[in-house]
Amino acid sequence: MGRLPSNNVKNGLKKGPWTPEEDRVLIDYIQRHGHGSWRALPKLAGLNRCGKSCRLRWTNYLRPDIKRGRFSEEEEHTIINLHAAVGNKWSAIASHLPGRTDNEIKNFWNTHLKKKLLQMGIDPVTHRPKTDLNILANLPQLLAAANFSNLIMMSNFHLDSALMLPSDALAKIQLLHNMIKVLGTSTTTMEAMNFLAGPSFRDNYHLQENNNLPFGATAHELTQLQSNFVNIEASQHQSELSEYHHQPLKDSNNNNNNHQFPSSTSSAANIPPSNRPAQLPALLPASNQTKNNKINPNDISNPSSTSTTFEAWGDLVDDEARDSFWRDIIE
DNA sequence: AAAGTCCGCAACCGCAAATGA
DNA sequence: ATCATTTGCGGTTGCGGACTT
Repeated sequence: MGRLPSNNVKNGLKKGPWTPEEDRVLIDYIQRHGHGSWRALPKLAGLNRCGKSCRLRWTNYLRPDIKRGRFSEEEEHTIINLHAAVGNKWSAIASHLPGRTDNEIKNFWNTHLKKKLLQMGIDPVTHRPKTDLNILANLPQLLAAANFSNLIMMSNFHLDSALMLPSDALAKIQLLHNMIKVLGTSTTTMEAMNFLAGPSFRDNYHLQENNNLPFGATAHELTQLQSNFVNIEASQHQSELSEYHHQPLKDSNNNNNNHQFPSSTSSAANIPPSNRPAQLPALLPASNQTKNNKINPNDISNPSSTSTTFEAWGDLVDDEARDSFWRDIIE
């Protein structure tokens, strides 16, 4: 199984890595004559390869419209959403990413995205939160942390940038949030706020003004978060009402949503809110997880912050109806 | 510096679907 | 309608470079 050693020759046909010369011959031939029958091509072009090998080399590597280089965040989001909707249909996914091949997407999924989702506590197969029973041992502390992460989520901050979170703490909170969802713990935002405002949380962490919280936040920041929360929630409420009445939100940045589906974007506005795809979360590139920058807690204008990592993922995994949206796009 | 390990990617294989005779 | 051939797809593997010990 798999690729045979380079320069292997079977039935007189060469296998293994292509040489620049072979590439040149293949490109020349296709540019002149088109590929026609792949089976006949190698003989006509003078290549000692099977047709299948030529087709693969052309479609995955030599085609002039192939986009090389790293996947953008938009592309990542698209892949994840489409994968959630259709599974390992790499060619279907590739058809929505111009210049990307199914093979490239498959590789990218297997080497990057799968791991990324796992790190976030999301099952890459089902796209649902994974449960890790080991974590239940520390449930009390975790619940406290959950309240804290909930607060941040509801406060429209990017978790990774709102506070100086060490990457492992962030990963734990992410996992925790997913777990809370699975367990069905219904901690409302206000409950979280009350919890944070109450003595138990602060006592629990021996919190003094300006002492660091376990997550790197200070009591002062916490207080700020609390005071901002009411305004934020009020503005959210207003946004929801606005959306309910199908009025475009004033925030022009809302258009800056990172998904591009030529066939569907034009009609997206006509899709009822409940059937729209979840706004995609930032996937917290590892390089960003340890970033030392804090954002201004008063700044809620950042469009991407309208849906935080967990909230968006939660929406994404909770609402199966949304899968149909992506499926529709593909089909 | 050398050896061992890890990781990403190109390319292979087998099977299924599509197409043509 | 059936069979043979071709094409396309998804899963898997080996190579080689990067990284670690």
